[in-house]
Amino acid sequence: MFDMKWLRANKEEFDNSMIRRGIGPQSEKLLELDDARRATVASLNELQELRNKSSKQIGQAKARGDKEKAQKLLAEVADLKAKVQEGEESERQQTQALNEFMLALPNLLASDVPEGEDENDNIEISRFMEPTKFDFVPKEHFELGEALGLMDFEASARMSGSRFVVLKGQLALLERALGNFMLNVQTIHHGFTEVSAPLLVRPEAMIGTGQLPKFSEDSFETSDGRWLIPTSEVSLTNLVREQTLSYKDLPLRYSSLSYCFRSESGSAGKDTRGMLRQHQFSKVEMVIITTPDKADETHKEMLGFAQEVFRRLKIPYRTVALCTGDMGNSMQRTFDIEAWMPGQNTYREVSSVSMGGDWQARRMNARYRTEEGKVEFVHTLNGSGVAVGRLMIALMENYQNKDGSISIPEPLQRYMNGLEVIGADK
RNA sequence: GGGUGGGUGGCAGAGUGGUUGAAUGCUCUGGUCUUGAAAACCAGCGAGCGCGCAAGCGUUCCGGGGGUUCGAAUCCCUCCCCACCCGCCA
Repeated sequence: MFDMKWLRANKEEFDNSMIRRGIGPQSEKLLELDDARRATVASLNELQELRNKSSKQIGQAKARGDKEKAQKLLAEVADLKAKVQEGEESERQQTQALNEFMLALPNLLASDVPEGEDENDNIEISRFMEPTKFDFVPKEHFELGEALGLMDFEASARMSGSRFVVLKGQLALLERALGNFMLNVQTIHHGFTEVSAPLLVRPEAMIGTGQLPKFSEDSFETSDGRWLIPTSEVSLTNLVREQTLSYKDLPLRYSSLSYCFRSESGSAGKDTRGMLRQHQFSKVEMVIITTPDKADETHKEMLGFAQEVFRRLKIPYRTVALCTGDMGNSMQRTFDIEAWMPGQNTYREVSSVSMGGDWQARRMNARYRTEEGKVEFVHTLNGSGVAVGRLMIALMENYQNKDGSISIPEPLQRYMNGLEVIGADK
């Protein structure tokens, strides 16, 4: 959603963002819809004013017992009613048309988002460690997992189809350990409040964070009209929907470990082997609700929170700034963290940290009262801190040994009940 | 699934057809007092939209939509949501 007043005064900036998004200028259509609506409202207001004044006089006349006067006034306003109703109906329709159009538009882009077509044009901004070197040919995670007998894609396919996995024993433990470890990093060291929130939400919540109405095919809808969250960004961000917070409450930092569900309908044939792209995966999510003036610095800070996970586990990664063509719909600026995956001999996305401005706040009607007492929309940020399944791939592949066992980095061992190597006893 | 009761301002909570945008309390903001703080006291305090340089004026909003009426927070219909009780299940 956008502030129409701001838009009127900043048409070029608005259109520039939409052009960079590749959908062309949108302000003209938006203003056209808004102008029509405003014209209706203006004339409706006049009619209502007339009606209200007459009604008041009728009331007074009746109170005085002046029946003649009352009758006269009644005759005068006889046809007003229909006109008012007509005006109300047009206003409703025009407001709805404007809303529908606006809900389908993407967020503005931050001015420093690099231009580009697709992921190949993303800009690398930093690296941590060199890609891991091996004195043997490193395997992919599913080769390792299957050889260990702890990762079973056939069993999951039998009960659920493709893009699911069954983990057993020490690998199931590894998944749990990673989630637990990361959630602790964010809550103990970075001040996030741990949250356990619903995985099933109303469509309004999905509209709030921007998954709906445009991307319904990416998520799963239940038979009673609810939606399985594709990320707990949805639950965590909607925690503040329809609320007026105080500036004293901000910033709010929420983190949760949750399952996420994605239909992956648009990615047929992509990453079909292994756990990289699943219908169900778990992820530690971070959401920060803050004031507009703090948003930019918070974005960088949050990137650091996500990177911290890889630094502690000593997994090589690089950070990229997403280009205009690769950016998600609802965000203004995004950094991805890509971990080194020796099995694929490349970096793959494991975390995504984004700044949303007030775009989601407007959709959710999430506001706060400033120190001066004014009511303004909050700003939202979110980032993965990080995706468990993908981190597990990176960990397995980077820490694999020649015999197919997998070493556990020291900080994780206590979460693994002291285990130092997975599959060592084979 | 069956039944009952509800949805009012940041919060709590009055208000059942007429100058009510809405009593009252709390919170919050400013002030008085105080060495400072607390308490007490005084004052202020909803949001959106339109017009206006501004002061301000107008209008809408008491869950959503529709209806009755000259006039609706108040009456009727409908949908959504919430709470509680019963049944069922973990």
